[in-house]
Amino acid sequence: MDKNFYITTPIYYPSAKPHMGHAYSSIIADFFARFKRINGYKVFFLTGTDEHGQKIQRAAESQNLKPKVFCDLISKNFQNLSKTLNLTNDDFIRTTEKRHFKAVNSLWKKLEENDEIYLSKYSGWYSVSDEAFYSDDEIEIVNNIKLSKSSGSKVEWVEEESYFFRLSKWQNKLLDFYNENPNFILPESRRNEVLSFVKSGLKDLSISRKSLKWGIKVPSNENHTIYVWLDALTNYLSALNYPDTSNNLYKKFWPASLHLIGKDILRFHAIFWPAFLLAANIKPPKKVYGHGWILSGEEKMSKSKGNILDPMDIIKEYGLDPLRYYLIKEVSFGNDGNISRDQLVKCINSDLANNYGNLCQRVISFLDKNLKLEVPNKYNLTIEDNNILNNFKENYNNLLNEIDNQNINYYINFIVNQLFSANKYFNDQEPWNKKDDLERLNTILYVSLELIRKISVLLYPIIPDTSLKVLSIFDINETDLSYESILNNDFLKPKAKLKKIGILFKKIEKND
RNA sequence: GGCGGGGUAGCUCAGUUGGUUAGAGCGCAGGACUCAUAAGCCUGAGGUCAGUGGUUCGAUCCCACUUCCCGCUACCA
Repeated sequence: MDKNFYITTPIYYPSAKPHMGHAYSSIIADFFARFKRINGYKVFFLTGTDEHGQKIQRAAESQNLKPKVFCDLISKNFQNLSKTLNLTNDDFIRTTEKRHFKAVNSLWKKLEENDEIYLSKYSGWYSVSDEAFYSDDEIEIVNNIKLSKSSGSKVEWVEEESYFFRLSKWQNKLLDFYNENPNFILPESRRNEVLSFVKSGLKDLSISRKSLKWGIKVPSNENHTIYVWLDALTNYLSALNYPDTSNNLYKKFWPASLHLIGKDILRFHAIFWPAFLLAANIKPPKKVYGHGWILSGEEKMSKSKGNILDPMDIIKEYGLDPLRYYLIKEVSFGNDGNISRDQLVKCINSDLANNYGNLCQRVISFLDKNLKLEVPNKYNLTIEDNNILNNFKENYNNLLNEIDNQNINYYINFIVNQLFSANKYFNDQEPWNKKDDLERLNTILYVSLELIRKISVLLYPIIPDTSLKVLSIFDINETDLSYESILNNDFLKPKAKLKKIGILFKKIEKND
């Protein structure tokens, strides 16, 4: 079995500051990276910034900065975001780096060599004020003047020399590829969209611009700049040192296991990207998952509505792990999700403080007051003891499968159920009434500690800081962590000293 | 317009390859307990599973129609 796992976030366009959507993609990707690592995989987790294009060029000019200098500044915002989110990314790629330039150059040449590129003319109805091209059915004629239907602005016929990629030729091969790889595009609804789009017919794709200056030049023609998407998508290869396909990174990690993206950039990843790669004799990635958007209330977040929840602000106010937990638990993965302060607070209080935090607190505190602060001895296990401990064993493979299908809600729901069970177990066993039966008392506490340990291992990909803090009670650190260890019911060694930790999550009082 | 997805408890969402009392969490009400962050546990209230019609012994799940919402319908990304 393939024990290598290559996961990517989109590379972010840094012209605006990081928002909740960026944070979401990154956190989900980090979840998978961390889970795979504790499950024994060699993981390569990549994120980065997409720094070419007109918007960046203009923004730089407006500040009287050279584009590269400007990019160095704004890319920092996203590098900082990665740190703030506690991402375990192995690399951070920037499209203005030399290694990326080399990769794009080579890919272009390879496509040219394979006769997948030709020079022609791009033409269409162009609106100067909208800076956009429109197709025939997007324009209307009013008083003999051609206007854009959507914006109402004047359009004129423009022709520009451009290189084209022979996308049309790949239509059937793509359809074959989708058929042979039914999980290539997920979720299924997105796959349907892509299939119907490709079936409706693909036109050749313009992949260079004469007007664009800030970007990578076409190798054989300095007058042209490579289309930003061909440029950007190649980042997934450049981080593995493509075109050097004999180096270790490339050999181990290509094709990518999972490109995690927002649904808005599905087409580029699910159609153009595999087509470019197939045309260059490179294997396409194994899976592209288009997740939903994070909304605030019923509406998309917008400045004018004043309903923007800035991830940095939220983290400052409530902490990182609560945000990670919330986004992973409360958003139905694949669909759009809502975030609000109100829901976040409820989630922190009930799940993290009352359920998980309090479980740890009541068990450790009980040990501290009634036994020694060390792992108790374990005596005969009752049916209840065995049942609750073996829940993990029974669901071990199941959880692996669900993760491989990106069913992260299943995974976290399993954890929450175990938390309820553990609290119920402690309640039902009433250790406070067992002070005259020390063997039973010890056993109850042993089992409770094992439950806390197992649950905390499972929580590691979701709330890593907190999980590690709890595991530090048992002197388990990050490098020792393994998913497999939840199978073990005798992991903790009696007499081992336990560390005391404070309150994990403070409850948040409601203001209103 | 075409294609696709959806409307399930006050809220956020699961689920049903058609079959006895439709699920979870939060919120709400009541109870027993006390180790714990007034946390945890138990019980309960609350749903004509969008509407109408059809297929069927039986539909929330299949079909048709109606209505509402959302996505895709290529080169800003």
